[in-house]
Amino acid sequence: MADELKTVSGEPESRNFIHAFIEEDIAPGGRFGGMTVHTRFPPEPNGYLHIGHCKALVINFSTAEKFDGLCNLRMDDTNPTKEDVEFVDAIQEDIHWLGFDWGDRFFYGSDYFEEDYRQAELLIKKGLAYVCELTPEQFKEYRGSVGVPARSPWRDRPIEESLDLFRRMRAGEFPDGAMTLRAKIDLASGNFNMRDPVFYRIRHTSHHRQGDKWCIYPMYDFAHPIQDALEGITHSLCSLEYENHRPLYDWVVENCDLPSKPRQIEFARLGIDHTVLSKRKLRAMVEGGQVSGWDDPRMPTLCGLRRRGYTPRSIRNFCERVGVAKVPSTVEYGFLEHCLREDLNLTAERVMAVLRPVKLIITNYPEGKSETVTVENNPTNPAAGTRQVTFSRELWIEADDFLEKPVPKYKRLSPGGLECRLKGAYLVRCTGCEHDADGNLTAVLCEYDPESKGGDPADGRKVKGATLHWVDAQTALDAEVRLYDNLFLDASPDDAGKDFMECLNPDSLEILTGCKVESTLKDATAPANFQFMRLGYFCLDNKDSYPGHLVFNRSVSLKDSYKR
RNA sequence: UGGGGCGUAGCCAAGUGGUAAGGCAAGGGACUUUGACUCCCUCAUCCGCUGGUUCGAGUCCAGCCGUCCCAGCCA
Repeated sequence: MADELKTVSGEPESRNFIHAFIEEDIAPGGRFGGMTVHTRFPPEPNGYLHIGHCKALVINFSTAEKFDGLCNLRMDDTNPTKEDVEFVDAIQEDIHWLGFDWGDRFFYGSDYFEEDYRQAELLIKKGLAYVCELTPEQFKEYRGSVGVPARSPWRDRPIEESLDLFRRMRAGEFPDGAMTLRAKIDLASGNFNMRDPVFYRIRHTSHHRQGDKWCIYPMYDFAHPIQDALEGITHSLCSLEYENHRPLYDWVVENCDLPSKPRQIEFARLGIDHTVLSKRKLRAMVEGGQVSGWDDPRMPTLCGLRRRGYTPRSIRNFCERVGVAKVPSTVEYGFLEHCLREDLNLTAERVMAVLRPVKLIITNYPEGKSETVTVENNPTNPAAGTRQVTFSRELWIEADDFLEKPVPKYKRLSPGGLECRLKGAYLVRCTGCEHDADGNLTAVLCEYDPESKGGDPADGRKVKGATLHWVDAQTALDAEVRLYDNLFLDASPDDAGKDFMECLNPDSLEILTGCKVESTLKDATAPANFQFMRLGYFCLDNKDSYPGHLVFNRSVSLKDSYKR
């Protein structure tokens, strides 16, 4: 996998600050001297993975790989009220799609509940945890503030009493919210996470995996370090918002009876401009019907991007190239697009398509005649082979490729203008055009050079005009093309307090009918239905198979540098 | 006003005391059977600010400024 993960651009692989820490740790005499590096990716199964999660995914998997270590996949399912099996399956599918594999190291945080419970009793016995009977409201009130320490009247209750109550909590004797198990740490800490954090809460809720076996559930701060330690994780790589939790993570590692002492290292999470990367908000759009589902092609979810035409490789490259640092960053959306183009340019097979068709009539081409021409599937990769495309007197070309009154430097068709090449076919010169009664353009007229089949003139003259793509009017497939764009126009990655629904981009889905596509398009059935990204690439909209990508010649590309 | 981070170009990002890598974007040019791709060139006298240490500071020290995270029985 290492080679696959190399960037297409061949950028030198950069060493980041996490690598530096790890090298230090595994060096002889280091914290994990001589040990195998072991990381983990711990999604909570309460939604689909999006491009933001990818960074953590790539960091954990590729870091392990870099050090010839291992990376586990673990469902962090300690909160039964939010999680569902639907997400467990989807997450695994998406990770596999990206090309990562966890081997046989797939775990559930909930599988450690029994061990979590044992550790909790141990803490109680050590006098390091107690059962607190503050109600949620009181808890908040007693929380303290910046200069005021928190307090709990139950803090000094006898160990035996806490132990008894905790056992009865497990036995289901108390209702939700009646009491919690709290660690006894420091009620006056400036770090609120250390003000006697809750380790267990009562939830009489069925767990997606454990069923009704439990009615008390461990909190993340308690469960996570234990999970890491039990799995032999050496480096628990997570995002910056957990930095404030590290002292607590270390406290648990230090005070529980664990086989190892994993180290947590934090990095900045990924932000992309004009993109909402919040599971909560994406879920709200799915549930609110603003999108067709988690895999709506306008969504920044992995399955959405997949339908949008993104390749696994492009996404992985993106994540690796944005780098790993502690600076909260917002990457430009254009960078993601660049990574996609880079990959597709090398791998996607081209096909010609016309989104806004206008008829081109070759007046000196015999009526009724038809022939085939050969076109390469991918100019950057001869191995992709060629295809046969039919050619006849009437073709469809892009409306943009003709201007009755050309502007300076216009290189395409215009009456009396430059000689142009129909890709793979013939050279043509525009001789005029036809209009209907209302003055609307109905057809562009041209004459071809019969001695230029394949696109090269017999006399070797230089072709000054552009090379145009086209489809044969007789054999063209009608297509409905869906232009998908980013769902958010003005959304920032951190738009808390802003109504993100206001940011929905009304132009993010445009449906073009009457488009024309080559009949040689693989797997196409007429009328074909396409997804099209504003990058010049499109793919068949087939939810079942997500087929390969096709790039057609001269696109409605963001990079189109032609200016009027 | 408590605690914890972070400040290098429009956006990412290397740099760990010796005179500012690389990528994206942008501009210019060459090439081209996609105005794509590719290829060249340009793009920080300067590293949040101010002092200090030093022969020498983006790198060390002090102060200041800015910004992000934290008071869920969420993760």
